[in-house]
Amino acid sequence: MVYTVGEMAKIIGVAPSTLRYYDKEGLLPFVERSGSGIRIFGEQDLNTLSIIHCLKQSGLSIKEIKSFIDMVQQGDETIDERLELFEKRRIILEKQIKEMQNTLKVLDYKCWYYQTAKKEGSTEAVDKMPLSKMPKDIAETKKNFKNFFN
Amino acid sequence: MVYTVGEMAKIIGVAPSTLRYYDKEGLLPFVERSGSGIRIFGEQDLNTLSIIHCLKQSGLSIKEIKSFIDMVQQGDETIDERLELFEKRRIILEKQIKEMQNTLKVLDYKCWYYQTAKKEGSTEAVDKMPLSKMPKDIAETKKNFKNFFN
DNA sequence: TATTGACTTAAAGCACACTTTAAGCTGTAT
DNA sequence: ATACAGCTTAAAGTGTGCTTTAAGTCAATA
Repeated sequence: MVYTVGEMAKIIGVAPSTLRYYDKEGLLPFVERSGSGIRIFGEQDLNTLSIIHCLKQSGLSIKEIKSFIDMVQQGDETIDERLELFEKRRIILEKQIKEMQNTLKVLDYKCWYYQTAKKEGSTEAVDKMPLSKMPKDIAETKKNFKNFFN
Repeated sequence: MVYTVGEMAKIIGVAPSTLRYYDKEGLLPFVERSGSGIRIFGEQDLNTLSIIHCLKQSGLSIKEIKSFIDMVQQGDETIDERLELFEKRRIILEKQIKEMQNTLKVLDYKCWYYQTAKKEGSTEAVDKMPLSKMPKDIAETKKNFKNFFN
């Protein structure tokens, strides 16, 4: 099964212009062309594109992804460099996940706050509520993030 | 304890120009001014700034944060709207965290891949390795993401 | 064969989140 | 009093990641 740029774009849920842009930036050296110059994506390109997605997801810029692809094409002499790249990324991503989990706790608090404000009819009522009357984990979050807008 | 823009910027780890930009965009209506027009940040502004950080972290744009701050200033009539905002964000953030955890697994795989390639001296050796010789969770990831660059 | 919709490119445009610049003011230290 | 670091503003500039435009080509259908 082969696909044109528009078909592939639809499959992976991006705009065709995005794939053309990636190609222009050197991210798709594996994409073949028909005699008349039309891009031809194969089945296995789906996997490759999902790795590109993954690298983007993990915080790499287009340029960094390009340099990774260049390294792959240079072969085994770049193994150390690639290892270093991924180890650094892993650490960064782990930190980001932890930060987002913290953020999620704050959002949980906010949701509870406004649900309660809705029931009570005002934010003031919630502001006056003693910690002892709040759910345990909500009270925990509030202790860390107090005094902000609402 | 009060701080100037430069001091506060240093404390929270951003450039002073960033705080001025936020102020210009209406994100800091709480910041006071000295008689001569110099911004004066108070101790409690630290909390407020950390919530702004949190909202950014959770994916809100500057404009969305601004509109939230406007809602807060409008008072209790916007409780429902604010609740809806946070509930939507919560769902989006949860999905993002899950996606990042998946990405982390792929990075774990990548790290293992290049550590092994380094030991073996080539990526080829790793590519030829049967799933049965890989750590269990690595093999699991490989099954989902196969055939990509390396 | 003509039309139509999707393909091609280079180049310009856009949105976002800052950052930098320029010109001027403030406040402390010597 | 003067120097100087840090504050102020409006406005212009930057980098990233696309998207849009314009002008043209390709390929399948009526």
